[in-house]
Amino acid sequence: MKAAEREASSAGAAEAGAGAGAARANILAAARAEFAQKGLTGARVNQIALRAGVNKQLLYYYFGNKEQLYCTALETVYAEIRALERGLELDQSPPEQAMAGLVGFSFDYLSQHPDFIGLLNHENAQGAPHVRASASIRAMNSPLIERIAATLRRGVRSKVFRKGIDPVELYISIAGMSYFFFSNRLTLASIFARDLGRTPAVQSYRRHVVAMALAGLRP
Amino acid sequence: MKAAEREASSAGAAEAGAGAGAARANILAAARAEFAQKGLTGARVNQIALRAGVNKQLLYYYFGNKEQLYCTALETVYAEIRALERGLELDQSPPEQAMAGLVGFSFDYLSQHPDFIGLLNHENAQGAPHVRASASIRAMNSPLIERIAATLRRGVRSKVFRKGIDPVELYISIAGMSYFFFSNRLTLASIFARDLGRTPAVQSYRRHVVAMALAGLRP
Amino acid sequence: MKAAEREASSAGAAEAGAGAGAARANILAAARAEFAQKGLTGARVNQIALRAGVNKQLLYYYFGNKEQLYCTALETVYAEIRALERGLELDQSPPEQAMAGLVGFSFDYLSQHPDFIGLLNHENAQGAPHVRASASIRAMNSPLIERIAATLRRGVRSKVFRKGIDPVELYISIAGMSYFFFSNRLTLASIFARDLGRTPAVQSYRRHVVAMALAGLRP
Amino acid sequence: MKAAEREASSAGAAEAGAGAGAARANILAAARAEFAQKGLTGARVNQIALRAGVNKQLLYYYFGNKEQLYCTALETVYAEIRALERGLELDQSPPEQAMAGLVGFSFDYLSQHPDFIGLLNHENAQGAPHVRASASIRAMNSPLIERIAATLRRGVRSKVFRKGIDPVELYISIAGMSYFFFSNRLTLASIFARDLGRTPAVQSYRRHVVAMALAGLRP
DNA sequence: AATGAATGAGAGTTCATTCAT
DNA sequence: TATGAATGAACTCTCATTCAT
Repeated sequence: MKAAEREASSAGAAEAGAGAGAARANILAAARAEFAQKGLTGARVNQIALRAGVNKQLLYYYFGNKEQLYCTALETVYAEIRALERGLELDQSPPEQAMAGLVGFSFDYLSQHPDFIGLLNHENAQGAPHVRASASIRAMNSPLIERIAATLRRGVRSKVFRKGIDPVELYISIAGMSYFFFSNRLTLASIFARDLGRTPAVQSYRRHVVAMALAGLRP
Repeated sequence: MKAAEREASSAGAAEAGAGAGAARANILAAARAEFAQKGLTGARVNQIALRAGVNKQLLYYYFGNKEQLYCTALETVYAEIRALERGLELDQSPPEQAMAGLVGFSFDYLSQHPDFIGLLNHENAQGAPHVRASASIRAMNSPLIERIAATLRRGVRSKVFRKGIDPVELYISIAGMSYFFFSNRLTLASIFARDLGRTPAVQSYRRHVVAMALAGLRP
Repeated sequence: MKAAEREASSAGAAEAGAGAGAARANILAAARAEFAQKGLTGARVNQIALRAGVNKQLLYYYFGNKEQLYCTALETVYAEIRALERGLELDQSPPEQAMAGLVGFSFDYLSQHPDFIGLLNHENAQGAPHVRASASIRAMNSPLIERIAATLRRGVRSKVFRKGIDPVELYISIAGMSYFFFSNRLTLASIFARDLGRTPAVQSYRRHVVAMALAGLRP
Repeated sequence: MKAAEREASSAGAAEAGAGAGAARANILAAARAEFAQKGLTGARVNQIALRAGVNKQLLYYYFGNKEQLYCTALETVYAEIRALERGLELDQSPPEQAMAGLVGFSFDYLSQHPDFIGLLNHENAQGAPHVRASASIRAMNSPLIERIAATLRRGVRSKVFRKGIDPVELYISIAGMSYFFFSNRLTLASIFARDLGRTPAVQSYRRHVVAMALAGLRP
């Protein structure tokens, strides 16, 4: 049984902690944190093993090598956000509320998942080679775009949104307002000499983002 | 004469491509490109020397070590954008046009300076330690915030902008829409299966960003 | 029951390819091939298990460790050639024919048993520590020397061979002409730009060797 | 300057010992000994550095990696024997003396250069991949074959040699008698319970080989 | 008789940096 | 101002072997 097979065979057993399959799950969790902080090359295999509380060589036993472990971690975080996105039901509320919900969800998710931001940051910084190479990530295409498009149509029909907005561009601009805040928080805080990490600052910016997005859609 | 002094003494001579001080300027330019692509730890001192066409040792002669070279590169790109920002004259035009100009400037600058994005991305990905440590970068605080605040006040007075908008938050949201597009372009393109690098796609998104920002400010 | 005992207890069952003891025989055959190609240190325990189609652990169960497995393989190939040598009946034919038969046998055996050459090559390359340490191999001393001596005496008596030839030296020179051809075939072929693997080339060299040996014995 | 260039540039400076280029020459000498004893995979980079009295990393500086160092060592020993072969002047003496000189030279060279045998043994044991890949070794084709052919023709003309002997086959059989003795000396000594390393044993076998070769050529 | 999980020791290689000139 | 030689520390990965069932 090769590393690749082992990886597949226990894909569903990632419940972590203790018991059968615990070691593998612990490694993956440790890898995620380490890679998010330091990127693929900056991360240390030793450190991951240490965090996971296992022997270093077990990483190789389960994941083959550092890069494959990185890819698995990357695919895992994408799978998680896609699963949550799938749960969003934008068509249950009026267009404006639906859109406010979407913006808030996006903001809150990034706020609560610094690992996701860290991984994406590093991945983009080096040209996104692994995301582009991963068939699995490409296959998990976001369900959001269609739903955003439908919501936009509903809003245009009821005259609360202006016409001609491209759903992908809208998604990027909405996500960008939140992503930039969290990903660049430390440089921004330093430059503006303002602590952007305290809860009030975060909540205030959240309101700003929602307000900008909704006002930006108006006719 | 120590490395630090040498660095200062030829600070003004970085514009050269040949002649006295050419080597130093070449190293700095090479470093900027290399660090932007691969970050502080991913960059290779050898590679920088190669790109600059000089002996590796010279790099230590001029900049002390890898990290100081990195800091110098970082400070250089910040100095450049601050210089341009200083040239922006928002108070010459009506509030809406001024704001449109600002959004466009921000978008265009990022579009034309991928090295700036690369450096910031890597820097933020690792927790922005160098930006935070650099007195020089902190000192070059952006003149923009005050001007944005003034423009907002003018707009509120003339009833074209709504009240209660924080200039720092506005700056972050505006910059974020552009930054995210360029910094995450490759993952986004892969996920949405849409080429975001072609000129029409960039121009279209530029219009979207300007429109969102202006509409977002309306009362 | 320790590994050593298990080894002894199933020593006679190595002929099987399936059924009881099949696993052990398969491992031994796989080991022989792997060690012949790569030597003791170059061989991979994993690879042997793979070739044998068994779990890696089984190999330790049956043979104790890699080195003992190697020794067993080495002793096996020696046992095989000794068994065949025992069958050679040099005293049935006239001295010259007997000697021609011996040279041909030696040549043909090496031609058909590349594994034997491979194992010996690696073993000698590292100083023959295992052959020297193996009581079993030393005990299986070749019956050939006595028979060569007898044949030489017969030939001298009948004046077809010259006097004063040492049987061990004769054996070494005869074996050497064949052994070198097969063991160094690839370097020789490369250097002389001549394919020494084709059947005609092998047959031609066989005739040459027999001719040289017989002529070399003449008075 | 890359490792490859450094290798070329100091190719002639292998005088070893101390002074400029000493380190490189020491490494090469140490590598030769280590590789001859243990082969490419069995050799330890650490051990080579230790034997050479230099820092381990200097190997990489000068030779790129372990395998390239191995190839250089291999090419060096081939260059040495080719240089000596070039000095052999077979056409100055009567055919039989010339041939005796050749056999003796071949025997003595192998006797005095165990490293050459060790390297060849290991190389052949793994399928001679490096000799076959080395353009440089293939280019240094032996001058011997032509001279052997000429000597054979002279001998046939003066009726001291029989007709129809192929010079390449003759070379292989002559070299084989000597090579096998030295390369397999330890297994042979063990099996025949006779010390083949003492000077008298070596000298005796030398006489045997010369006698066999000369007698073998007679009509 | 057979297996999956886990480990310790050590290998080759990379890399920033310093020495000496 | 510029360079070739040399080094120590660290890193990823491999491999034989053992544990537990």
